[in-house]
Amino acid sequence: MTTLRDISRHLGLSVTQVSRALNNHEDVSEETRKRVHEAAKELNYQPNMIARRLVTGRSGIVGFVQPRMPGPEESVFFMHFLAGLSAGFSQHGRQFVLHMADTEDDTLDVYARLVGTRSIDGFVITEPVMDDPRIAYLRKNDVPFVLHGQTMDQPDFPFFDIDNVAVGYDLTKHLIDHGHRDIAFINGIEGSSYVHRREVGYRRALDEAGLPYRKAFDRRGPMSENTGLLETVRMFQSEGPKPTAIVAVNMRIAKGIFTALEAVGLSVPNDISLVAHDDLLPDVMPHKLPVAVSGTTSPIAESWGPLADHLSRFLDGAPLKDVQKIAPHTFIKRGSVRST
Amino acid sequence: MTTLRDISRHLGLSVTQVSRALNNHEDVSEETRKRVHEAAKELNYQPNMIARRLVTGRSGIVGFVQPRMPGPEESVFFMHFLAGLSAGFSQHGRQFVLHMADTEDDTLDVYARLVGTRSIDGFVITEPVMDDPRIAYLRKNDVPFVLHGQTMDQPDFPFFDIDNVAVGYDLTKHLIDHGHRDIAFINGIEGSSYVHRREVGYRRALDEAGLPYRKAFDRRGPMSENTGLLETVRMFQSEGPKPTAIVAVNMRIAKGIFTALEAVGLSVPNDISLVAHDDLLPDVMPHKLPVAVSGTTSPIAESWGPLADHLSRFLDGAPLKDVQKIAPHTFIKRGSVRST
DNA sequence: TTGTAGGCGTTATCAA
DNA sequence: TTGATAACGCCTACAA
Repeated sequence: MTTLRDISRHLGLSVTQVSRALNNHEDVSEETRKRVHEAAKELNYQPNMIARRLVTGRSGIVGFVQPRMPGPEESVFFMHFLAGLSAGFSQHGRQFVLHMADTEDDTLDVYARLVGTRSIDGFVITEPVMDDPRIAYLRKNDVPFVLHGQTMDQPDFPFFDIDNVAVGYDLTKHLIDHGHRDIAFINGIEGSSYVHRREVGYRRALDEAGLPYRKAFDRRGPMSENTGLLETVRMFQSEGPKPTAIVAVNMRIAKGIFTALEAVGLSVPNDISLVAHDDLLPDVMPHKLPVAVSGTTSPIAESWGPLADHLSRFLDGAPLKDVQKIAPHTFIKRGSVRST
Repeated sequence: MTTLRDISRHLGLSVTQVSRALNNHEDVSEETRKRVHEAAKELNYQPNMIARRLVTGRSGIVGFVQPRMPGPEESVFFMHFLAGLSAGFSQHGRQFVLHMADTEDDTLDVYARLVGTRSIDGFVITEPVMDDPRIAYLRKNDVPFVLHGQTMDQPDFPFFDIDNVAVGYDLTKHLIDHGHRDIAFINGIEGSSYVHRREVGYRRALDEAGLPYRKAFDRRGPMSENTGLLETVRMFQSEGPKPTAIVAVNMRIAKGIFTALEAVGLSVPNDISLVAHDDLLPDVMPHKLPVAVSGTTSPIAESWGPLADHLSRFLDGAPLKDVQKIAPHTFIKRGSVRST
């Protein structure tokens, strides 16, 4: 309950000077600064954030709006996501708020309310879709946000991402370099930005090698084991040409592919080569699959810190270029690819 | 960006009157009230929460401090918990904040900071232990909170709970009524308030029936399948008397008990009777176990709404008795108990 | 029924 | 280096 006023009276200084001293302004004598800090400690002073915010016009709160309840298989990941952002922002002295919207439809209303009441200074946006309406809304209203992902070539907002075009390209190119010409691609559901970008990389690699793009080899589904299983079975049970290699955009899908291949009597890497991208999620690890899977790697858990950092610093006035970053990924060879 | 001032100028009224009209005070003419509301809508007015908070001394934010990262098996439950509270509080126009503490040790510091900076109006506390330090701190500092559970007989704060003494009693009594005299009790880890209360109920039922309390039948462990498995095996592999019936304090433990009994060649209910409390969590359902398990039932998911409601209304000045509630539980007979 | 005045605690501006 | 003053937007006496 101690206020600046209490300290000022205690020391016979003006409130102004106390404020300046505590905020370590330049124009305060060293002695005063010291006395004030000591008094503050002694009186157990803690600034009233609400008052500070009224002056600065900022709430000190950043948030994430979750449009729906995460599914059971997502929830461990989501917890880590929350914990990572929470920790990241608290390092910057900000509070991170999770807001769960009730239905998918009114998500934008939630943003509008939080923005309108000046409750929240900025947002974290993840899993953008093409022409994401959240991004359009926030940009139009000049509300700061940081994006996990990329949706345009010259973003005018903070973001953090990996180079998903390169991921798609590298995975495909690795197979091409090992002589494969019939390469299937099992991707996430259309609409997501990163799904699109990985697809772009896949097609670019095919193009550069002069290989045809075949619709039948370009498969989609949710990022689950089931998708890998289902799409693989479909490919091998349908008429027409069969792939000699498969690109999976994540390890869950890769795991499903193994199950399917076993069912149709094919093995990795003898009959089919396989590469996949690894987010380094603990649920499916590439070396615990029947055959250790080669592929690109980038720990998604290392995104939370930079995301919090980028948004925080942007709110503090950092220039755009300092808060936009594409993190590198690596390619790890294991045993799932065979030359033809 | 519209403020009360804008509306007041727009209508030629005083800021005061506009404020009163918008807050539906009694002493405003119906016509003024209407005009003001219309103008507010037209100008898209939304109150600046920060300013309001400075006046009222309240932040409008309530929070939950999570002392550690929830384990993988807890995370689905935790998501529902967050979603439930989030939805519950937003119905009351409050923001619900999740705060993850980095280490268990500094949890109280997190509270102190949030309280000291007046960032948070009140807290949700769950899983209290005996003489919970969080409760002691918040009570000492007159910080409102709602407790999921009970720690004392005459709480002077809002809470919501089920009658865990009765749960322990009902489960045990059911077995006694079916002629069992050697009843084991597999409980959670000592320290938790509800673990203690269920134990009290167990012993009370034994007492009333004139049955001895046997240390060897009173087993503890985390609320997991593993506990049920481990403690059951231990009981049946040790010297001394064996129980004819077991009380499990939740369905996970019950599931583990089934596994153990199968391993030692006993079956439910022929060799052993079994009852358990069911929180109605989706992970282990009583009718999906090898034998449908009889026992007490109370959907824990129906706690989140009342918890949010109790804290909100308490913050709004509701009398204590309106925000303290013990929810009823039911007893459902299935097929896991046999008379002796 | 309405308006005036004061204050919540902090920071920024300007003058001393 | 310091202090007085105003302002942020709202709400609640008190007065008219």
